[in-house]
Amino acid sequence: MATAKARYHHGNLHSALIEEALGIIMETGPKGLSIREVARRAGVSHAAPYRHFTDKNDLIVAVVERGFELMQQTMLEQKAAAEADPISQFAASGLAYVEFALAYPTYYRVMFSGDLISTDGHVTLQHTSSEALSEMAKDIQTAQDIGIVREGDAMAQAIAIWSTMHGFVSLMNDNRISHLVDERYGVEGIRDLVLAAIFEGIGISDQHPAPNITETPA
Amino acid sequence: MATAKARYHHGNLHSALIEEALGIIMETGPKGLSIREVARRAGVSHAAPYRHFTDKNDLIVAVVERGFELMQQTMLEQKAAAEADPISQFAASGLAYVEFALAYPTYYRVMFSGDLISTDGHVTLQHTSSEALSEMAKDIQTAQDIGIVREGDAMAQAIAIWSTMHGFVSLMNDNRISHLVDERYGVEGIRDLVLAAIFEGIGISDQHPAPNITETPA
DNA sequence: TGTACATCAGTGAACGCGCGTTCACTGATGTAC
DNA sequence: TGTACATCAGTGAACGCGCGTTCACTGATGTAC
Repeated sequence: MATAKARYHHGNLHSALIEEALGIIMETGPKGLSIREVARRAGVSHAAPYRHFTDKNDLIVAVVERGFELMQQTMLEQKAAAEADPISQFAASGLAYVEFALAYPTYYRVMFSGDLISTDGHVTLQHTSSEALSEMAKDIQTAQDIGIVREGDAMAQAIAIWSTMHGFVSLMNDNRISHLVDERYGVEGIRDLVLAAIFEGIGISDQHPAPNITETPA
Repeated sequence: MATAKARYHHGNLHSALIEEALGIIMETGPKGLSIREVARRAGVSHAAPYRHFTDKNDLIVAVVERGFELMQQTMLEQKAAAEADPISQFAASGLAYVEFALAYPTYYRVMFSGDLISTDGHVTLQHTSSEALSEMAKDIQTAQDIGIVREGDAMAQAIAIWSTMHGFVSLMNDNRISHLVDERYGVEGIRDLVLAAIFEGIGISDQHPAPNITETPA
């Protein structure tokens, strides 16, 4: 019985490489990511990855795509677990987004900052972002139609909300406001204040009780 | 008469190196930044920088500090040029911030993402961010006191506003929403929508006419 | 004003490093007959 | 069921590269006398 490592053919090297790359990013940060290190971790020669990815950039794009899948999945899960009203669902999605970004700081950074990826790889990813944004604008539009969100350009509101969430987690992950966490608010405290500000911004608090955003999902 | 290049002693190599590093970041991006390339551009041997900076990280910290100085300077200039009321001044500052970030995307990224800098270098920079944020919270508090901004935790409002600005420019610079610029809004259009959303968020639009934020500074 | 000397900014050769990528190869797998 | 063969995943040596950093040095500068 040959061990998995001893086998000449790995069996599932493609996804194993993505997985290892992900691990490197989360442990060492983006700088530590190299084809050779990925191969090393996968227990394979450093030329082997070239059977599955045309070059380094190709691998990174795969890793990032994987990241968006994971993120979208947890957002959908939390949305499904929330109460049925649109506001609660919206809050659940947003909370899941923020939680993901705070839980995997370096991964989130790689996904969003173009640092590692060449411009060519961006096309698919731009598409992903763009779709998520349209989705959000659609939800906002619906909420406006039934009168629970302030009237206005729904896409503009979506951009502002996304900006706030993205900015908040970026500043947190880059240690720009993390000192306030210890000194004044907790992580959940500061997070909820920002989410509350978002709701304030689209006028929900004027007519509705604030949604229960302090209930952290498991 | 010896040319500047031919002189054995450069005269002002310290700041010249910072300047060249800045140029590299803006042209080539952070990846292209190396001690050797900086020295090359300054017309000096690649060992010379070590007379002025202990190592690469030390140089980068200097570049980033320089960036914050430049940014703060333009913000203060625009603030001084604005009308005397607090709202206009606030808008002018915010606009200058956004303009700076959009004008120097890679520079802004280096300043804010910890990519290039080791954790040790962060201390001063954390301090800089922290001070700017307190300043902003103080302004907001003042505005609350005279009743032109919605009541609430001023620091929390400051964090939310900063998050929105930072998130917006980051998403713009990383091409996450730039497609909307062409398709739907212009750069100024989308920028002003976000700034308007910020004002909406702190309740200014309820009682005041929106400040004239569309007037781009020279 | 002139000279000896300390100081220190800049030189250039050298070090070791890890990287991305290529290439001729070898070993395993599966399929046609 | 057995065999020949095509396919292709993985190997390991080799390439050239630019990098950060060190080190003994050299040339310019300024200052004490």
